[in-house]
Amino acid sequence: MARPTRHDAEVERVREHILDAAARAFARGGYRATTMAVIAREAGYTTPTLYSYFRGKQDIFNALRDSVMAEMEAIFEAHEPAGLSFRQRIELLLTRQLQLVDRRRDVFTFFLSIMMSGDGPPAPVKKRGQYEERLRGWVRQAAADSPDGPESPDLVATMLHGLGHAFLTEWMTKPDSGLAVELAPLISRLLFHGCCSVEAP
Amino acid sequence: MARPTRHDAEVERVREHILDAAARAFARGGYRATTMAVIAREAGYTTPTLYSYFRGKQDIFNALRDSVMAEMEAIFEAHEPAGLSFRQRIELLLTRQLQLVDRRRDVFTFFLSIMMSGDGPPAPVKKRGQYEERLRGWVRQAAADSPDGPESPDLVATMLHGLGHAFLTEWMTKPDSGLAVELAPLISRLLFHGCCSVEAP
Amino acid sequence: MARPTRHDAEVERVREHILDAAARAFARGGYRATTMAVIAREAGYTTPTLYSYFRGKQDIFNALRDSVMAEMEAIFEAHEPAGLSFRQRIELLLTRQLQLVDRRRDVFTFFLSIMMSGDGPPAPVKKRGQYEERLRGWVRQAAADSPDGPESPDLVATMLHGLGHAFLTEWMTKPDSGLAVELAPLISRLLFHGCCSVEAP
Amino acid sequence: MARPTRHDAEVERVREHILDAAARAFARGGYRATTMAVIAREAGYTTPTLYSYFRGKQDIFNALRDSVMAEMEAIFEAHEPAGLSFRQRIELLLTRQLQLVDRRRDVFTFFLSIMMSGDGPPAPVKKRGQYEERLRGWVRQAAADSPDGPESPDLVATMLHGLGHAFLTEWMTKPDSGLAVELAPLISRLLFHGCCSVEAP
DNA sequence: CATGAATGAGCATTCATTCAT
DNA sequence: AATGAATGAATGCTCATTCAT
Repeated sequence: MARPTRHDAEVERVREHILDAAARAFARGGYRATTMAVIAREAGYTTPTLYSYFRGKQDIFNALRDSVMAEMEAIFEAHEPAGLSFRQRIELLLTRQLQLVDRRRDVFTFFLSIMMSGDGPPAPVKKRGQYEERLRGWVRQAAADSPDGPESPDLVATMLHGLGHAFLTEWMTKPDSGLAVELAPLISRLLFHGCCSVEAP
Repeated sequence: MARPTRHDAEVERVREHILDAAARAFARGGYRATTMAVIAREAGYTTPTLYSYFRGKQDIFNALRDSVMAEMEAIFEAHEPAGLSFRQRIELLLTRQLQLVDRRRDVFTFFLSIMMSGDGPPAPVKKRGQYEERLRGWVRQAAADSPDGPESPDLVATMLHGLGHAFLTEWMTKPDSGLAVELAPLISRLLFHGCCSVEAP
Repeated sequence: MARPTRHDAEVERVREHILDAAARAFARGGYRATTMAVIAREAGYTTPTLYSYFRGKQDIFNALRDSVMAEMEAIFEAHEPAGLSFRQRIELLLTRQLQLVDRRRDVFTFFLSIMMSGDGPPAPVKKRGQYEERLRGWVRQAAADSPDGPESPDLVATMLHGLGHAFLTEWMTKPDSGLAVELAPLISRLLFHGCCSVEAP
Repeated sequence: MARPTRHDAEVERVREHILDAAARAFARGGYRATTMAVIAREAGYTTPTLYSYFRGKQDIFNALRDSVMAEMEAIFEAHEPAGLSFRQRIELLLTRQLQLVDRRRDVFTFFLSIMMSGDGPPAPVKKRGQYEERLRGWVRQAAADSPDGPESPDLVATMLHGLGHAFLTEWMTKPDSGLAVELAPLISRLLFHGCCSVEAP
């Protein structure tokens, strides 16, 4: 009963396919403006077919959010080598998160847009700021664990969030931008030393 | 061409009133989700009345964007005392912009949300990143004008944008937050020295 | 505030007009098969207009049911001359109800159809058999009040319901049938004496 | 033309099985509200399978109606012992029909509901009142054949129809009701003598 | 000037039906 | 023979917009 059959696997594959299409569509037009028909066309189906795989538009949104949030959470909880300095840990986190952004660019284009925009599903999207909250928690812990941790981890978290947001936004709007992960060292340097200090070698 | 009559002035006053209401409404629900009826109710009118003052929903959006952009532009072009250092000029700009945010909190809540979100008017909103572009230009100029300007002004601009965004976001979600303008020194320090340097006194 | 203005009266008039149209439409096709478009066309409006007067299809149905049920209830509670025999009271009730049927033929065509059919609004139509129940209660009371009341009032109620139903059904399907109220004496006679007794003069 | 093979018999069996399921489903929700999926689940098949046995939903409805009408017809044409009085013949008919109701309760729940409700197949259900018509014909014939037949057989028919309807409706809504056939003597008595006469022994 | 009234265009969702496997 | 997959055609409902008053 519980073992995933070939059939279940195929269903799962189509679900992923539709979610990918939805991510692209949402990324272009936001939540409200993206109709089921648009998602369907993007996925190569007609509208009613989507309803065989999801309960509706909101369900697609939720599945998308949960999927990307789960991947994010995995990164926050991922194993780290022992003996890293605070800055090294930040840079490792950044690297891993930006790799995820590279892998799922569309979803992030969308969620970066929405994360604090009002344009989500109508009812219960209390989950705004979920990422910021989680990031803050992680930085606090990392600061506490590191001998060289900063005095005000919350400031670090907000700053990191802002830098990430700004550079990602810029990166996303440049069509020929390389990999997001390449931004990691830059962001790390700016985070720790600002724009105009000379970094000690 | 004709000298503005008392009548024109009254019309302008009502337009501003409606734009304020629209700003609050948009700030709560995003562009698509905010119906003309909601804006009208917020303004204390009925729906058709809005059409006496604006051509439609998109026109309200445009007027709102143009109005705030004009105020921004005024700040970019405002007179500065002579002899300021680069950092002093940045901090002055920041201060003035955050004062504007304090004055028009609702509009900024909305535009910060939308500025890169897909949830704007359907057709031609190429104007995304307009602010970032303008900011970059100003920083370049300021860097060129200042003996102590940074080597990579574009980096400064992006960083400034990111920090502003992150701290404003945080500020906006805290209901009891004081004035945005109080963030200016903090943002300036983080911009120039990062989170963890010790600032030389 | 509470006094009905001319405006409210007009709204009420239109609501009644729409309900009449809905009654005709429902009477033809039942609940599910009757679309909002059909009701609208019958009323001489377009679909969205209906939503200015009712919250939706179910709301129209409810309003229709409540309206007719209220009229029925008024009849059950109406004043009767003193000193009537049980049979006279039944015949008076029948007469009044059939006059109502004459006045609102369409609604009754519909509700007679639905009253026990599964084809009503999906959710909470526990109110099936509402009329039968009320009729039974009335007959019990009348039987108790009358010296010549029958021994088994429930039987009388069921029988009365059945005869009413059958003769109304027949009456409704004959296009040139006269007034329903003319059936009252016949139904009364059959109720009390059956089909084949010779009625004592 | 060809002799019914084992295969044909099996097909017929499945058809009956599906019709039974459809009867239960229709009885619960009416025609429109009952989807093919519901019928299929009730029958233990998937939706497309139904189309191997019937041309569509309407075809299922028709088959159901024809099947029950055929059984009814058989009763109308069934052999009767010689020498029965008119009332005895009526009571025999009633008994046989109520036995059929006991055997196929679901179908009757449905058709009693629909028989005059608008909630049937959309197009050509002119067949409303089919049963009433047939019943009237039978009563006329029986009246003509019996020395003690009534003067107005049509009245008897309508009355019989109404009483049957009302008592069946009541019987159907009581979950613990016994057999419908037990109603026959009561209905017969009420039909011939009304509610309040004293029946001569 | 303001509004009550009305509507065209569109959207999420459902369902009877088909067809390749 | 049975079904998983897919879809065309509705259907209830919303909303930006118009216009007579």
